[in-house]
Amino acid sequence: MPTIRDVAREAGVAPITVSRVINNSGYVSQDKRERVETVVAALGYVPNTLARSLRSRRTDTLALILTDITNPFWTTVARGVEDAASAAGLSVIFCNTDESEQEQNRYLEVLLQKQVDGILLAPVQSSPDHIESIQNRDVPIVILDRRIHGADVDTVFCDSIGGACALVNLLISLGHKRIAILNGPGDVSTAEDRLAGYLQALQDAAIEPDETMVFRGKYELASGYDMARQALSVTPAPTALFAANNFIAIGAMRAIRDAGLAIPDDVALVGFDDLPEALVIDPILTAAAQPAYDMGRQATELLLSRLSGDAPEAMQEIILPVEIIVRRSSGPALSVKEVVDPQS
Amino acid sequence: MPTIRDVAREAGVAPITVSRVINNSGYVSQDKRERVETVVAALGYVPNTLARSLRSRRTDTLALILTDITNPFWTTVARGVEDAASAAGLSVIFCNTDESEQEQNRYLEVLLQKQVDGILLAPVQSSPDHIESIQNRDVPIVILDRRIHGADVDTVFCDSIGGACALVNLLISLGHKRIAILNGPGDVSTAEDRLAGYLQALQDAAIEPDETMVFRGKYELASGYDMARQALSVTPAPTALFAANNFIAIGAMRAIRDAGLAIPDDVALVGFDDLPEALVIDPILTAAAQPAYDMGRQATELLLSRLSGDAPEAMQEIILPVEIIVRRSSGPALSVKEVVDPQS
DNA sequence: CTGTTAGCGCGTTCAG
DNA sequence: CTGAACGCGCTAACAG
Repeated sequence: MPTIRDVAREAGVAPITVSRVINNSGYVSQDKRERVETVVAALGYVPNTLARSLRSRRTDTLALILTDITNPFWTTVARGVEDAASAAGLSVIFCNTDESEQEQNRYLEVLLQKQVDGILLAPVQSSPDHIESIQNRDVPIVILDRRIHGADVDTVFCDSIGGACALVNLLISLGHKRIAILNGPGDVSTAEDRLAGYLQALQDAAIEPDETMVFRGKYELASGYDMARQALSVTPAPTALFAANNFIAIGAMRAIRDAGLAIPDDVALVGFDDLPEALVIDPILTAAAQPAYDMGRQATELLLSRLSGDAPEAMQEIILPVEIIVRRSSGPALSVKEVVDPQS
Repeated sequence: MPTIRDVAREAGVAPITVSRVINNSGYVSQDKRERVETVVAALGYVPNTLARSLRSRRTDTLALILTDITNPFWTTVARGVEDAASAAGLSVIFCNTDESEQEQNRYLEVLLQKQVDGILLAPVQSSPDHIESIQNRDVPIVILDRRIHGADVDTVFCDSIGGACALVNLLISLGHKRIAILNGPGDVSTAEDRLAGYLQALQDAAIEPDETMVFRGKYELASGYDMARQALSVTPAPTALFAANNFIAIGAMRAIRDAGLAIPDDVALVGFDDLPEALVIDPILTAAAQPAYDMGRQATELLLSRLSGDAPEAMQEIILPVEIIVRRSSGPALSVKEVVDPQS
């Protein structure tokens, strides 16, 4: 591997002149520039970013820590991040935590060592401990998707409260009164918010919340399946289910099918997260679609503006609106009979 | 950011002693080791990997270049890569080419500059040009999913010929004689191989191949939709379709539905790539499932063995078997009437 | 416009 | 067991 010195010697100039040519910085005469370029090509010289970064204190690399790249929601976020970073000439290191706090902290450590310029983090937990230690090290960080309680940190997330409220409102407007929520983990802000939105919609409609209609699980298919089964076996049974994420919704659909029931005829279903158009043959789920790509893009742009120093002093909190997409699973308005005497 | 020197000064030792403690190399007295560890914790010292790599000539970082992380197939491959790399203590940089050769080559350049230890590449094209220039620079590279013609390079891919042949054989055994193939781009080895498998199955059954039943497009939903529409409008119409990848299959399903036809009653359908279990509510597609996770894992392990120097001299070619999963879309055996007089 | 000097933070080499 | 000196490849700072 030739170095900048090899090029300099060969071209009869000083190393710094080669550096200037490569980086298009400072003045170099046309003559020398051409000579250098010829030698660079001849030797197949490739600059060593490591050495450059050591000096410049910039690695032109960001990190994205998320829970599971296998979830299409996160895949789409990742695309938004990569496209925005790539447009600015930065690379991205992806890390999966699988909802493990230990993994998350291990990655944070490794990334600090790697001197990444900034970190995008979808945190496993909502405690601010490790975030502050990152901030103390002067590495800009943007929190994605989930809020951290009591931390002063840039955050980009979607309006879970509003989305949940709108979905449940829709069900209520169709005549549903007995609505179960199949929620995610209690210590994750998105799950908190979706429960809050659910409760608010009930309250707005003066419907007494029922503890037996509230289920907590994981953001996973199996968990959605279990929660739906439990919900359907409560007496009186719910006439509608609200799934707090895409995997839960799919699990719920399977549980409903396996119970010999039909959507929406026997049970209505709404859910958070829309599945990518390309993955679904016949979309039926009425959903609150989060702008996943935009979330990734905007978070990255916020991070980049911190790096370039032209972001406002104060930490930003960007809340993105969700879009309610009405499809068949929420069903038509219930007939009076159904409302009065829900089938079990 | 404190450096190794700050720690050394604070602990009253030489920098090299700190280095020895951090890396657990050489001998350090218990006394000094403890003093150093205390100071490291107090200062929140984090070693700078850049400087370390500059000396050690290892970055402990791999790169994975793929066409589209939004495709669940690639997502799963990526998980396999990350899990294997992470287990060995390496990080992974992901890059999307979107099937653009220019993007691919830009990334290759950037990654060389970043001094990644090795590269996993799902190549856009099958020409060996750029692969050789990487090999000349002594960076190990493993080609994923697609073969490169005439290059001596490590390659891991799935048995597209066998998978395609098996799928089409299945259709033939059910009585289908008029089978359309909805294929990917002509210059990609997976598409070549799937066509080859298709033709072989026909030949084995002594069915004359029909040019009007062969369609070429992109590995995309829209392309699958178009090809299926065209296929269905040929007279006499095919009784079965073979989709060469997951997106094409989904596009085909929509086209069939939009044409007012039913799967498998009016048209049978089989396809390459199975969709992840968690994403599908009601799996109906008879598919050749590629071991995507394993492909990522094995390719990474091959790359790691090159890095550690204990891989065999000769370049490896690993071909992974595909699994035929029979579901409803391939349908039951055709009745004699249907075979003799296929509905259009 | 060009070059010299110095040093980014670390680990190898060799000498205590 | 410990440390001093040196250099990985590059560029900021300062001369000319």
